[in-house]
Amino acid sequence: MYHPRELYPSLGTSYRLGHPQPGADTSFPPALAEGYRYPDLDTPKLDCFLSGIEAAPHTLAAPPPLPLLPSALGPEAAPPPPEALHSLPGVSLSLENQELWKEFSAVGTEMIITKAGRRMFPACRVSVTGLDQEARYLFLLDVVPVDGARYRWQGQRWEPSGKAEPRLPDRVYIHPDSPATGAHWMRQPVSFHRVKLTNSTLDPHGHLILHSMHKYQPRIHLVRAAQLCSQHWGGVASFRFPETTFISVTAYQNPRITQLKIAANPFAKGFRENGRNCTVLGYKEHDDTPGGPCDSTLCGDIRESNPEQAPAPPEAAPAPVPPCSGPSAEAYLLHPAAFHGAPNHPLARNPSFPEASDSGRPAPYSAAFLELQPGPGGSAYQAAPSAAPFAPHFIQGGPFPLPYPGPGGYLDMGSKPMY
DNA sequence: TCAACTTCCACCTTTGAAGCGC
DNA sequence: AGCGCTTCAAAGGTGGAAGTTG
Repeated sequence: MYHPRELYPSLGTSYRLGHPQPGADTSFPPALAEGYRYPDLDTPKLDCFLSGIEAAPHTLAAPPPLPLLPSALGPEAAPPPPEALHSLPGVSLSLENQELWKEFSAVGTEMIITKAGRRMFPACRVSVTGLDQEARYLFLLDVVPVDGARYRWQGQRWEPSGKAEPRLPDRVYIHPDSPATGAHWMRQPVSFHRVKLTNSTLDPHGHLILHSMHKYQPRIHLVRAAQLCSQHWGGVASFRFPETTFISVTAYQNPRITQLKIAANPFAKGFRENGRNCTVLGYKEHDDTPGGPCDSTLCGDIRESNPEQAPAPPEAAPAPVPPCSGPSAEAYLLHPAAFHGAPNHPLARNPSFPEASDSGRPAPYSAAFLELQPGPGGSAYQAAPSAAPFAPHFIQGGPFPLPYPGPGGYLDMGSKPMY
């Protein structure tokens, strides 16, 4: 897992990525904001694993000041425009299922977190424009605390009820299509529906770890790079959308949220009126249904049953949908050993399988971390000395932070939990 | 005592394999 | 043999209920 902060070395420490400026959120006492200041937040984590990386071809512009985050969940929060940290000129991101998010946000979005990991609903689904058709990009998602408070449901609303728990290890979800060309990403919306949230601090699956009863916000990062370990990073863009703020819970507190989830999530159909235990209907099922095992942006996100909500197809005829099987970043992350010739592993790296290049066909099958080399004994995976930004940190503390990172591909940033 | 958490459950969707007919 | 369709089982996602924990 990588904290996106570490993706932007040239920004130094001047940019407090993902966290409000002091005083930005007035919904909780200053004392809470103070308590939220994590000691490692201003430490340039990149230094520990970015040595040797070449400067990005684009000079990263000084980031603009971050807009203020909404002060609280609920209808009173006037959402500022999506903020973006930009060093990718012309690139813009829009939240595809914004209306659904707004419905939840108006009530106060809650996300269930479990030990085994629970998907987000609604999921983040975005469409991107302005990418270089031929260049390759990585799509990343992480979830960051919005403020320094712990929250409590008071029957009618969420209210701060103390300081936030110490920050947990930062993890980032890598979209399994990464890296892929700009044409691939722009062909249709990019969905992060397979992201899972957990409250297990020892989670072995690589899910994003959150504290219960805390307020979080997803962020989406776009990185121009040929590979996850590319030494040439051509810029980054970071986005977040105010309406995607949510409070993590182990059980729904607000019954209106329960109703919305049941109404909008097809997996909860069993709880609807005609199901075993549903009390409310009236919500139209949204086209935010989770997809199947295929994580590609090219399948699983847009339901044919509701084509009206699918974005208009680009003028150019879309390329044939690539198969979702076969080698992929996800496959690598699930079975890294297979890509490194570890013995007795069912998956062997296919020599006919091309590595990602910086041009040509989108490569949902490109294997990430190809620079990682089997370590002593063949069980550990270490980075080649020249390899790239991720690798050295990635292996910190063991063969892999996650022996078999979970579906979709997560990276463990290994930020110090404060215990 | 109680809020928060965990576990289990029934119900649902999705997917892919198997079977069948043309 | 190849193709398309249907059926079915398995996997996995869902919120609710009840039990557990601190």
